[in-house]
Amino acid sequence: MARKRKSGFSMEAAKALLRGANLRCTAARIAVVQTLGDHQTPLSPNEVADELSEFGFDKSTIYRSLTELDESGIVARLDLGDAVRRFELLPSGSEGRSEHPHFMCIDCGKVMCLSGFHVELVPDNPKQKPPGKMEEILIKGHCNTCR
Amino acid sequence: MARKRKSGFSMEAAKALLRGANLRCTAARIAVVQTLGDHQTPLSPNEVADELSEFGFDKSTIYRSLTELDESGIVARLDLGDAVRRFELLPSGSEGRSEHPHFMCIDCGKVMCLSGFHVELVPDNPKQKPPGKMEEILIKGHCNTCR
DNA sequence: TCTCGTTTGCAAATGCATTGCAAGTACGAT
DNA sequence: ATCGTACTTGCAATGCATTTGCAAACGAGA
Repeated sequence: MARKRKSGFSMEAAKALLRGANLRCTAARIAVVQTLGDHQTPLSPNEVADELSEFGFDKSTIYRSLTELDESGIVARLDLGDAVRRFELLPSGSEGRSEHPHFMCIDCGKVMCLSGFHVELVPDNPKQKPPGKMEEILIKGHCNTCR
Repeated sequence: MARKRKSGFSMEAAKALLRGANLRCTAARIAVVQTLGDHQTPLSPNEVADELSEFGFDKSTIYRSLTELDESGIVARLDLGDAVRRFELLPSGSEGRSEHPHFMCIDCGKVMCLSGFHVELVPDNPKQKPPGKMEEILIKGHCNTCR
């Protein structure tokens, strides 16, 4: 690796995550983990690639890294419906799924993590059974600045 | 039009919807409206095209029709995150947005309309402000048959 | 029926994501 | 510290959903 990434997320922490998942510590994977760790919103593969553009990683490498990290439960993959995938680093201990709901603004496209909120699915008629086990919740709407 | 579509959704009703939106009543658009009207789950452009394959409409025509119907508020477009768009016919009066939440099974991919349910976003701490005005809600999880 | 603006089919193009393969690299064994 | 091998990467080609340009076909008011 020619240059070093400036990151609030330490390289050692990134390596530890990778080793814990039995993934080799390569420059690309470490950089991807650090990039995700430096953001509090989910990032798309393109956004990750842009942040790391100075290193010249191939885009397919970024895609592969993100996919592997997702499969290892280190990051969660969010499909927010705009044909772009986003990934966020998970806190250790979470079972591979993002535990908070997400909000996406229809107007500006910004994605927010709704940490500190939970969602209740309320039947209008008490007899109605829920459709299954909820795992991931996405809310779309107009954010407070776009409203 | 060479053949006629067998549909529970009458051609007259479809035409009325189109006229009300100032869209010309073409064979393709009528067929698309009827197809959506015959299903209680949202359909992807491919599913619509498959149902109408015997008529030979071009896929781009289906896409264009669906887009126009969406823009006119006759149907709602759902972005459920699997890179496939889905469309559902809206009940008259709804303001161009689907009014019920949707549930998508992570395992089998099936999409269900949660008519008769509403969603409450509950802050864990009463001081927290909601992120914006909710317009569309998608829940992913394991459906009752896949669980 | 005629006319004109709208719509369609076709083919090519776009954009995100995936894949095959040869060259390069990490890391446990030596 | 070095080696060997399995894992990774870059590159180019491919896949899939969707979009677009354009000429031909069509709907609907005059």
